[in-house]
Amino acid sequence: MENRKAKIAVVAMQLFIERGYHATSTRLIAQKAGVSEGLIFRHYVNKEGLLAELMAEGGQQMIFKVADFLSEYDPKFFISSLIDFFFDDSDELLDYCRLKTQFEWITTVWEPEEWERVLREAVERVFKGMGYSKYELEAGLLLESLTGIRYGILRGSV
Amino acid sequence: MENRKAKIAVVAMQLFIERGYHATSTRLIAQKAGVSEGLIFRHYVNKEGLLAELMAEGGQQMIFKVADFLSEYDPKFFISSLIDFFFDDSDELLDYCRLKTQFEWITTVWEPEEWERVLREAVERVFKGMGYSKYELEAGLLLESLTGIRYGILRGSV
DNA sequence: TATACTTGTTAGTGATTACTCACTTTTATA
DNA sequence: TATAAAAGTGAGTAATCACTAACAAGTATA
Repeated sequence: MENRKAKIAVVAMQLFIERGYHATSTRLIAQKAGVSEGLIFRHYVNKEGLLAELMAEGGQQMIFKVADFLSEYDPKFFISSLIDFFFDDSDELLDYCRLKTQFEWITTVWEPEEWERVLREAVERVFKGMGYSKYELEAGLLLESLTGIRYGILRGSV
Repeated sequence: MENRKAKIAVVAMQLFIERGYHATSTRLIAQKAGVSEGLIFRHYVNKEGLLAELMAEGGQQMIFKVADFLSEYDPKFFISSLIDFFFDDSDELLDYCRLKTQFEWITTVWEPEEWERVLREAVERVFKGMGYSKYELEAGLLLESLTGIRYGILRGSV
């Protein structure tokens, strides 16, 4: 097997989603990936670093997807693109979203990712441009609704 | 402090929500509850048993709330009550729902609670009684939408 | 080929985990 | 009041945790 670091990443992502981050041991990741446990710490500073890289990579891809329609000023096209963005995820990004959501329900620390902040600002800007006075509220409601529907998709029930 | 079992339950629920079930040690629960660690296992068979009792108690309260409008045959009143049920939770049940949702995003095992099955059947029955041919789909969509909105409430964003 | 760097393994490390056991204290009942 | 059960403690258990160090093997470049 070539590129064992990628193999570790894929297996870790799968196990984190299936069992949860804290319930997944580095030993199990190594076993399922067919590598030694030490190799994980050769490629990643620690377990949290492995998680961070998985999240960072997913977040980066999300930024790319958001960038496609971010500077769009036509409200109709923007919102249409926004809905597509929420509904039309690739499999890899679905996994990222699942893992992200898993952590959103652990309420100790919770701060939005860059792509989320950027997206919210853009939606607020469009609503403001459409003449809404409560554009922050409107933007929030739209994003919450779409997030809820995405939850259904991620859980396979929609 | 009287009724230390209840104290353990309250503290455990709070910590499970804040930090996640697997990241919360029985030692920490005991410390925060002001009891010895051994007492947890005097009152609960094990850590999973503590979790199970928390979930069972919440589930029981949910059944009570569902029972209030379960046998209602007037569709308008039923759906109105259903929406109230989703929106008007007491604080204690909000915590139960938060913890439940936390586990729904760990995908190893996932089976609906009794109150969820009962509720779904009732909604399907009402939609069927209203003459919908795809009543199962309609019921599912309504429940998913309401669940999504509840997510927003639970996370404090709606 | 010699050298240096990356990739990989193995056997361990101390710390932490859920949980137990022997024991004491409190509470209820006869 | 005497007795038994329940409630509570604290020290200790084996197992598992994330992680490390010493070392071997592969690989690229001079």
